[in-house]
Amino acid sequence: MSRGPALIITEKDNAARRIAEILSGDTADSTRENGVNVYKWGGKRCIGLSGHVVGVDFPAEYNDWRDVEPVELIDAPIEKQPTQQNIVSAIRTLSRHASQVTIATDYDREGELIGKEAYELVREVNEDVEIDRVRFSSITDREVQEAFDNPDELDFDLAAAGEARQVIDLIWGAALTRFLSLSARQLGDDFISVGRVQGPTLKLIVDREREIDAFDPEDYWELFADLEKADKGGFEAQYFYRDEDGNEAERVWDGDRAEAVYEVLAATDAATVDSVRRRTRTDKPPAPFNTTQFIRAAGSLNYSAQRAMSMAEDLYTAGYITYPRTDNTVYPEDLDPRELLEAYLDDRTFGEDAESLLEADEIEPTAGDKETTDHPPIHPTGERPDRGELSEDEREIYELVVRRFFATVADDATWEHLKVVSEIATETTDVDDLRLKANGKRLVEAGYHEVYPYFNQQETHVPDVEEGESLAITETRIEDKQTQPPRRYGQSRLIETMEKMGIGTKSTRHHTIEKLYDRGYIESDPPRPTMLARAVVEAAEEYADQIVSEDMTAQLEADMQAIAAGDKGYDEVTTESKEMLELVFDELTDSREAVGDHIQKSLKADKTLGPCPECGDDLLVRKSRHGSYFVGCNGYPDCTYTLPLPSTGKPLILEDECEDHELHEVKMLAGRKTFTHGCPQCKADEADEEEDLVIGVCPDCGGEHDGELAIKRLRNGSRLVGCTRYPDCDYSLPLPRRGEIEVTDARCEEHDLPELIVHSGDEPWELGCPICNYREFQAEQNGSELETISGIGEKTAAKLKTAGVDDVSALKDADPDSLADAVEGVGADTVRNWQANAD
DNA sequence: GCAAGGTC
Repeated sequence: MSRGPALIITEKDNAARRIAEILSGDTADSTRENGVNVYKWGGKRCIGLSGHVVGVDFPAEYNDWRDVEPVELIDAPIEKQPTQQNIVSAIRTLSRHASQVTIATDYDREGELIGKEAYELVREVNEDVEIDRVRFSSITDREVQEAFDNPDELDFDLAAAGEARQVIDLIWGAALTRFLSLSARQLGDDFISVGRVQGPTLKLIVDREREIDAFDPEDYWELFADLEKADKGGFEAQYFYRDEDGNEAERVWDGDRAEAVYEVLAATDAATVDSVRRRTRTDKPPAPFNTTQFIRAAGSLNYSAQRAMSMAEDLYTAGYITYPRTDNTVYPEDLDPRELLEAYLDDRTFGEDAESLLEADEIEPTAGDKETTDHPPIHPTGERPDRGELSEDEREIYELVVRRFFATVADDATWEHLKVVSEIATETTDVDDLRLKANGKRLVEAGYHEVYPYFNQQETHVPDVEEGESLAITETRIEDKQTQPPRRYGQSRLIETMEKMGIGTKSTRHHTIEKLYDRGYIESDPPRPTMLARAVVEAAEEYADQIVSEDMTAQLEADMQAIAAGDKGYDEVTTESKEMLELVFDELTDSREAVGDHIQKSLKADKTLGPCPECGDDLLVRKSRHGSYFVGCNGYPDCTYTLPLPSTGKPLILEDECEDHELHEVKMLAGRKTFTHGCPQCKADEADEEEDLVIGVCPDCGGEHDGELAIKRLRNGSRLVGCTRYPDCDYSLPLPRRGEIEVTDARCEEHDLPELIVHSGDEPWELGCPICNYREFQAEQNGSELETISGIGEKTAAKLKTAGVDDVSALKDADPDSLADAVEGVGADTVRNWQANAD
């Protein structure tokens, strides 16, 4: 029996630190083992994992996609390998002589599996040590103490349920991904992926696009009148009628009928109030934030799901809000709302609101439908950031979380609704019934809106009128309208729908959407599917419907519950799943070529701009050997027609077409510096026509060869100051891409060049002498913030700047793949490394 | 170089 210290293992460092604080009464010391934080006090050590520290994969001999038939993966062995070597080593070192090991990972299924992974690591080096398991749903004194006072055992059935999921996801995902990629000859970076979660998510987007394509708009009309009662103000009322089902309807589908009603309406100058109905409605404050609702609220402040989560994670790590990945919408019992409100009493922003909320006799927080055991709903911790510590965006997100908590403990709001129906006498006309309605609403008690201003509080004014009163008609309108196609899913609607369908998890849904962007399946925001996405969904629907259906997750979920309950075994479930995949491959293998052709055609369609002016074949977006993009002809090498594209960003083909050249317009995606380039032929023509504007003597060759400096427009749309003797002299200075350049009479004495002014946006700005400007630019680059990151030097920082990444936060926000595409000689993994180093 | 799930 070992006499070493007892070891506690948590799911993440943050949890390890806080549990050590609680159990040690704040006396724990922080030390490092193998580069991993270990908290130490008395005879105890506490260490945090980083989620899964081992992962499942096929053995190395299955690595070559071309050497292994995808179908072979179904029965291939699967290995568990450490993925976080430093943490795995630290666990081994600490547990070798531990007298006791306690698994304290999150209280959910994946936490149980992560706990089992730790258990196995411990067992490898220590066969005898007692290993127990504690469970708590929030890291508070009471819960943690209670859990450690009553330790339990690891639930191996629950962990096995998680293992079944891992294996099924790996086999289906890898086998089908390889099959599609091989069939379309898309290997390397451009592989074609499918999986249990990305499949149905993509189908959701494609299905919506199909509805939009198939949508056939219908004409209808709506009729309005402005009514007025002397000294009570005017208001708008709308014509309505009873439809066949007896419901109120406003849309008139028959044009003749609309015209007939309108004629009567327009010829009338008074209406009589037929009924007045008043109703008060209670407007309950919202439930506490889970991840999905948080993303939705941040979305209405114009943050992408990814960005919102990344900021929430930072706020969590800094200690200002609770863990941002949660499904829970019920506050734990030991959250004392009064105490938490008091923490904001002396806050400049929140003090007044906290004070007024504390005035209530009783504070009863709202609760949502879902109560889980792993983490509390997202709420502020009471710990407050210093002024100026957060960026503007972070501040806005932090305020959202604080205010949401405030809202959940605030009073109901009350609205007063007023519905006025007026009638128009129609006895002498063909129209038998002509009534107008107006709905007014007024916020009587602001309630929670007082502290949570994010919901619409728009009031509609309808004056107090009485039945039988006569109202003047001051104006009438008939509006011809068309039914609209369904709207595309925005990112937060997509995440909500995924949650409803039961696919993905609180921690992965936003990543799944990012993945669809990375794989070239969707573009723009709200996301639109590419032709590739349609082809992949079509192929899957025909041969492997499971992988694009939400049913696969539903079935897996049921199986996992059966495993956890001990009703089914891990082997039974995985074997059944493998047999189903075998059946899929029976069908698929014969159709390899057809599937491949279809996908290849759609890949080409995604790159096609329009007809080549020289040979009529398709012009395509292509990538040069150096990684830059250009437009080339599909007929190459027979046809060598090309057009340049800007050097910044990754091209996206828009739906809009240039009328002169029948070419689609091009947008360049480059993070914040994204811009629309337009028709590449027009841009090239413009540059050819624009004459160089000479502004001075070339400092490189001016003395010798009479070289002159001129403002030039290149065929790819960019502008520069360059020598007129190019290519014999390649002296050049950069100019901004946007705006018109004005050459002033003022001259730089040092370089004898005119000062330039750039007109873009509202305010023109002085660029000054182009040489001085460039020198300043270089000086700035030398001290570039980016160069503080290990792995980034002066040259790389300059390259990153041209790709629109000009500071550390822009680098952190950048999508590694698109940035790698935009910057020559840089891979996505390098970008990820920089991002990791930036933290 | 495949998935999805943790976490950073």
